[in-house]
Amino acid sequence: MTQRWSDHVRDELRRSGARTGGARDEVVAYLERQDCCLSAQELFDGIRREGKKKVGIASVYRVLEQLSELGLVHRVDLGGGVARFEAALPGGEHHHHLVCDVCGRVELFDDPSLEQALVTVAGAHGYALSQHDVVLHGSCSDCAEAVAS
Amino acid sequence: MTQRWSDHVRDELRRSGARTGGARDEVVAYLERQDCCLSAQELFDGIRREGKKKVGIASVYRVLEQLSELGLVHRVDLGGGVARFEAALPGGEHHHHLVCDVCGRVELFDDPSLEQALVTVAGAHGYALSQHDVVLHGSCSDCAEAVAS
DNA sequence: GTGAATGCAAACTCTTTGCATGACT
DNA sequence: AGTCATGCAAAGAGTTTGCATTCAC
Repeated sequence: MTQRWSDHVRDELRRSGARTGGARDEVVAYLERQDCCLSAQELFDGIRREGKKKVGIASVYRVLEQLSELGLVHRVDLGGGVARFEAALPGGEHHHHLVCDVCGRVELFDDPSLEQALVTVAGAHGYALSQHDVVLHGSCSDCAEAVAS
Repeated sequence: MTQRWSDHVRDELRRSGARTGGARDEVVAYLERQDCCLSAQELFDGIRREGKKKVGIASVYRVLEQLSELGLVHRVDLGGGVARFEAALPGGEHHHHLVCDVCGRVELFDDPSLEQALVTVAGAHGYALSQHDVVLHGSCSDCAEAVAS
């Protein structure tokens, strides 16, 4: 069963008793088109540029917080003091981030043995895991070569 | 060979051409006494309370940034928009964090199979790993029971 | 004596909140 | 109609920067 994330979001919002609104629709629509996490500012700029409706940055933050509380978006922190957000798929599929500290490039990855290790660790401590963030920092192959020269 | 972290810091700073200074000594001394990461504010308050010398919060941030650049402290982000810092031991020993989102409790863990998985992933992407952050969020055993009731 | 290190306060950035207006049910 | 959602602007919180002073070398 493949349900679009935005449909899932709409359903969950309705279930939570929220009304639909222009700003929220814009945020959800924009977020759905991304492959990777965006900052609130990037989201705001993107919507200003491409969106049909003008939204305020406060609404972007409000929507993101609301979706985050409902587990519909994930807050990701790649360092640099800016929160980033990405769609949280209903099936729980997710990925983690590999950041090149030299050029700033971000790659995604996903690794079953890593997930397994995390679940085991949480269990050993008696924690019920709700979310986990894994961020690897280093230099990507291109930048590592540049440094070596 | 067991070298105290503060001695290692002193040596590295000297090697980098830095002078010694009161504020930096206070920050290093206070940081060495902690088992887990602290925010700049906590560090500042702690030094104001227990330190021998009065330091400004700007110096705390400046020292932390300098130590961070030299790889002597790690910046850790547990969410909540506050950067936290902890001593980076010379041997590379480190731990990760398990945060209870209900009561705020933070536990430390360290798991070889997790580390192994991370190294493998980084290698597969051609990255030279310099640091990695793993933060697990969930509810601890006490809070999970409370929620179940 | 020279220049780095420091403390204070002001500036900045990211995020949240107050409030009047507008939109959904 | 009633209430929630929104936009704007102002407020907050955390962090950084400017600058005169102090301190290490």
